[in-house]
Amino acid sequence: MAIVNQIPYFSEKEHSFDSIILYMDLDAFFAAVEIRENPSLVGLPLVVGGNPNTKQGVVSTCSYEAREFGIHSGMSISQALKLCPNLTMVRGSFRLYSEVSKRIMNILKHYSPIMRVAGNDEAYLDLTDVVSDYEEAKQLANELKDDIYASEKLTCSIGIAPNKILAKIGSDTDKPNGLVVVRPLKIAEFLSPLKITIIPGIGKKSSKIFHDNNITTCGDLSIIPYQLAYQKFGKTGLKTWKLVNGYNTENTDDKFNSREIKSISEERTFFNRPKDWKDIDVLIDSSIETIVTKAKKKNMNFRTITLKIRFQDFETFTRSHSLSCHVISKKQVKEVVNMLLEEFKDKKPFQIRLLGVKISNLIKITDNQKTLTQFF
DNA sequence: TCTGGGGTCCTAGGACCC
DNA sequence: TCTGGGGTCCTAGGACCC
Repeated sequence: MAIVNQIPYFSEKEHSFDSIILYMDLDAFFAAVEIRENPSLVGLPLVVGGNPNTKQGVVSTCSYEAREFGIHSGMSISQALKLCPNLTMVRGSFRLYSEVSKRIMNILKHYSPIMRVAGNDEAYLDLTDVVSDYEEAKQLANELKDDIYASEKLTCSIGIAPNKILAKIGSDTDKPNGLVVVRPLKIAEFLSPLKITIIPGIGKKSSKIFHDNNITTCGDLSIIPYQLAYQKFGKTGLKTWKLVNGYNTENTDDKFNSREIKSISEERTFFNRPKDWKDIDVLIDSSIETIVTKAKKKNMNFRTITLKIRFQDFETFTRSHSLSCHVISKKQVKEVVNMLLEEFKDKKPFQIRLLGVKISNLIKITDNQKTLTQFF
């Protein structure tokens, strides 16, 4: 039982709960924009994503009417059609979504200078220095909802809590168009009846492990000793245990700063099976072009290059290589990718389903360094 | 049943150094 | 013949999120 000795020291003095965080999530964002643009879609089970002609691909977002059939994002289109044969499908106009998103994020900016955009349809606001208590935060949230609806005719769900994770969980419990406040002293009580899968990071695999140990709700986890939580479910188990027992494991101070990007990648699934290695080469060249251009725009150099390859049977491999110094060169990426690809050269090109290229180990370069690298 | 794409984070093993 | 231990970096795979 050596593992018992490795249980991290658990102090009850975690971070204090003196922040007030608001989380906003636009309701069925892509689908809602499509419905707004085309009122004939109102009330229909609608999915955005996939290819309506070939019925291939996956659901990106779906309307609440579609969700009633059990459809959810990430599901294959063919499965969604089985659940709802009368499903309406649209491909989606991602440029439009991103424009709408930008306008909404600009509205949010007026409510707090400390803000983190977490995706197209979600953002966090730090209201700690903006409001004096939760009641005032709630009023502000209602104003924000009205503001967004007035200018974009879209609804959102909002959670207000002492940290980001609880604000997000709060908003998830009342959708669409909800507003949930989780006060510091009510955390354990609020979480107790909720399914363990409400916690971000607990997906299919983890929830099965919890279920196999008779834990289905947050309350079920909260009543076991924390040592057991660690032994059975590891580091994340302990972290989750702390959360469901009302401890604040999140340091709100430093986590609000926008994080540096860690990697840039592009991967593509072949729409038609590749005929020869030339087809593969063309796809790789185009991906390298995209990611290196992105890196240049962001003034980033990179050191690690990763190739991802998936075969028709869905077996997937990644191979990576780190250079001795940071570079920004398409030629070098190409050379490394070719080297990494050697291992798979005994396969037939048509067996390949997907190819991806990723650059990571990024560093920001200054203008001085930039002029320097131009000589090489 | 048929499974997109862009990301982050975690784990685990091995190499290597002191 | 039996062989430490801690730290760091690299690589591969996988869970998860939107």
